[in-house]
Amino acid sequence: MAADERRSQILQIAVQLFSQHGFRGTTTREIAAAAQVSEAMVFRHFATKQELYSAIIDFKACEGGLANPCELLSEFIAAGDDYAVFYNLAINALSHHHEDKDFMRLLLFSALEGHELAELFFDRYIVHFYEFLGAYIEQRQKEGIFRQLQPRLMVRSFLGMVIHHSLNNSLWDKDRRLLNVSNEEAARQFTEILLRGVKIKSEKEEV
Amino acid sequence: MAADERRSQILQIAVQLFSQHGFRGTTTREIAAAAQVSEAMVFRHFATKQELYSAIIDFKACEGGLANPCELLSEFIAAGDDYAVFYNLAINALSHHHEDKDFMRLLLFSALEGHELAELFFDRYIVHFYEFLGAYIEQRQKEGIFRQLQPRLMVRSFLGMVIHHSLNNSLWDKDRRLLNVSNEEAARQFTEILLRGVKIKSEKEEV
DNA sequence: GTCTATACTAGGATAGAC
DNA sequence: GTCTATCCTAGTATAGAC
Repeated sequence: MAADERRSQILQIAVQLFSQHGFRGTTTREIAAAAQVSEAMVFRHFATKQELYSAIIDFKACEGGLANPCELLSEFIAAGDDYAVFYNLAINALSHHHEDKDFMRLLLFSALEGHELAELFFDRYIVHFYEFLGAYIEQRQKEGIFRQLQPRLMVRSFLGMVIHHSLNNSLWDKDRRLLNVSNEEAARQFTEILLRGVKIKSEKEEV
Repeated sequence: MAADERRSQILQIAVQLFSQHGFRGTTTREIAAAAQVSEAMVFRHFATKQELYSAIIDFKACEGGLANPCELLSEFIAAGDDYAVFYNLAINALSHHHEDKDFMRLLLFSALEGHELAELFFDRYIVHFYEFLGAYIEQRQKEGIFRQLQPRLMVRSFLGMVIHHSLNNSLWDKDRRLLNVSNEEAARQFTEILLRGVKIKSEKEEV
């Protein structure tokens, strides 16, 4: 197998294992076995276990994609369609998390274990997104559509509903028994609650 | 030192370390060192590392308390004061999490690592609480106060705002820089958004 | 590129003296 | 109740042959 090919194969295996067991909980032996190569091979491509872990950052957070939600939303923002903005944000996050549970686990482990992946993600995505959506909310406040609550706290409220729901879903299998709803239903309800909660005019006629 | 005393001393140290580094990430050597005893002492009180970890369940989830929020809330529920119900739930959770970050980390690690602590917590607290608050919401729906959304999804929405906020606060130091609000302010805003979002009558006059 | 063999440290656990 | 010394396996990492 070509070097590049092998490298990325090992990387992908590593993503899975690290996301299952964390950094400390994953051994280079396991990684090698899962990739069906010798440990020596692993260390040929990545000098240390730590370096392998760091390589995941580039793989997952950069190339592998993590589509920027801002782009998705700007269309609806331009149209001034608040419902579409939040609904699509929610549905997008929920389905993305659902398809790629690995990444959420990886990120959580990395935040708990204090690795740089978490820091990087925070700086590069979270901060940026709060600024982006916060600016939109401020705009809507100036236009007299949204009430005068703290914009970033609104962002947090909404992301809280969405992400906490995803998190529960992926951390506990049982969660679907406690709360069996489709992503669409959840996204709809989260959006309704938020918009009714923050809009000045109640819009019973629209809903 | 008496056996019981030493046992609980080791236990407390262990809670701290496990919450910092997880099960795999914490060594019995470290625990012994932190407790200023030999490793042999640790294994005298707890046959295996796993047993020590399990003992934490009883210590934290049972004796150590984790006050049942249902009791706190029933007073406000009886009074029919929706605002007080949700505000106090939020402020209580936020301050509790703030004081005992260890437990949240412990729980998260344990959910990620698949230990029984997480299962137990889910069965004993989460399910129970969803039933409790869900029943209250259904009651308010029958009384014509709350709109007909799925009760448990309302519980999730609110807990999502609160817990996600706590989580961000304890996972990232930087989070306070992104969103610098007091617990009171956060609790107030979360409650306002939820209640405006789910109540049938808008209550601009009350707020 | 890939393996086998191996070095060496860390980590869980125990024996036995005091 | 507590320690020191020790066992043994698991884990990271490397050397060197093919």
